[in-house]
Amino acid sequence: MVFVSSDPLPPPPRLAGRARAEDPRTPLSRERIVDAALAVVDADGLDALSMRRVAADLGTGPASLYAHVAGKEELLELCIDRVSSTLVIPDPDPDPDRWEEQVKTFVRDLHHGLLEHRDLARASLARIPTAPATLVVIDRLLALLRAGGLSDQVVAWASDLLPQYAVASAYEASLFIERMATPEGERYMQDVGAYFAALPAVRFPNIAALAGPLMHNPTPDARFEFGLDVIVRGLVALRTG
Amino acid sequence: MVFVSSDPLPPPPRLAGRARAEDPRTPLSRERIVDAALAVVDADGLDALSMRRVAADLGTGPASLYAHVAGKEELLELCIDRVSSTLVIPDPDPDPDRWEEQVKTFVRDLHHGLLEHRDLARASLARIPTAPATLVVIDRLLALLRAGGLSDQVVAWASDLLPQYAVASAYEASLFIERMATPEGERYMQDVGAYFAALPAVRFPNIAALAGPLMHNPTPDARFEFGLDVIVRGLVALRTG
DNA sequence: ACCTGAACACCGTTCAAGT
DNA sequence: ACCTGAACACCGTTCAAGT
Repeated sequence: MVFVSSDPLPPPPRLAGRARAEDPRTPLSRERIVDAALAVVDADGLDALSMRRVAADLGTGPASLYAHVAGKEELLELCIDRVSSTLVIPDPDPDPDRWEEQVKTFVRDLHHGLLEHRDLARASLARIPTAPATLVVIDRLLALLRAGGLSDQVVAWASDLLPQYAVASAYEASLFIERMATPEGERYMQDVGAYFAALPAVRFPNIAALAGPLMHNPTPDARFEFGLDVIVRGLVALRTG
Repeated sequence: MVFVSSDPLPPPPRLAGRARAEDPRTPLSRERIVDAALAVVDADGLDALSMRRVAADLGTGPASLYAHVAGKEELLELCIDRVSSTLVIPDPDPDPDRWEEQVKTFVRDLHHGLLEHRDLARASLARIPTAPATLVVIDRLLALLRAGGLSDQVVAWASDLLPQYAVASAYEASLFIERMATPEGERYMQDVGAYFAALPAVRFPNIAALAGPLMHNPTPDARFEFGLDVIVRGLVALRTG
């Protein structure tokens, strides 16, 4: 590889940390816009995601995005679909004997896949999935659920309930993680613990009595795993055969 | 009742519909600010809730609110707590024989209490409850759960899981209701149904096979009731005694 | 067809100044 | 102590104008 004077210069070194404004000559595309949007979320969280910020990171103005994307709503949907497309969902060759563990693994993967992108899960709440990669995830989940001896109606509603749980938990977990990441946040969580412990037992006898278990987080995933276990056990209880 | 010329005039008649700017002489207070905020949410939804809008409805400027409320975050927390305080939670005299139905009634009341305020539930997601009325709700839930033969740890985590489900479902239900309320929204929901029905069965065999059950909503609460049943059955499965 | 500058109608929050 | 006007640093989206 040789450089001649007419070659474009290689990109200059730059401080990491903040997103670089990309070469404005490479044309915009949905792909690049979604890349930039996810980079913003990964770097600074969902609240930092704005059309103006994405445009600036791409070295252009906000109006330019609207040639490729209908608006912020569609951009969020595209981000979710991109994340769905990265989920490795092994076609699990549904095995009735290992059904419960297979369902749990599926929901866990969803949960953790979302958690890789901070609080992006918030944008996934209450969205009807219509984008292709997301539909693939649902279809695979349905395939798995159908191997569990459940009625079609239970399978259908369970394919709503389980992702709802994965998403809501990922959102809550992301806020928890975010808080624990900063010194003030860690302080705040300790204060909350102390606050609950100090609550007047006359007015809140049960909170006072259970302050320990209420605050207990043996592992970061313990609460998530508990709810997942409850839901899967409940589904098993609805088996017809 | 007689009017003399020095009496302040009674408030002039006005078009309903939009919130009136209240008498600026009656002093601001947290109470009145929360009243106004909830009125905005009830009238136009959570997205319409802004400090500026609340201030305008109270006949003042946005800066005035900050003497009574730390910021928008605190205002949202106060709104949630206000809603919690309106929930009628009959101390249910926990009865192990009717435990499952009592738990369901409790979670249903939470769900529907939130639904009375549009998509306010969104603001309740991922918030650690510390305000008094919300803590009362949790304490009562704990009391009820403790009558079910569950370990303290299961009781504690269930008191997270059940409200999480009530809140997430209320948020999703509110969006569904909101959409069905407008003609375009109703149209959109029909289009989604048609879209799923028309999905290529080769790529999405299970969605295609279950299009009927997936779209089936016999009553507005059917999905919520399904999930509630699943979770309560799962908790029953965790009974020690 | 794709991109842009400028504008419109908004945000939450701060702060010096008033009463 | 409580309130305010004005400002700061942002938003999403539109639209006429450019290439």
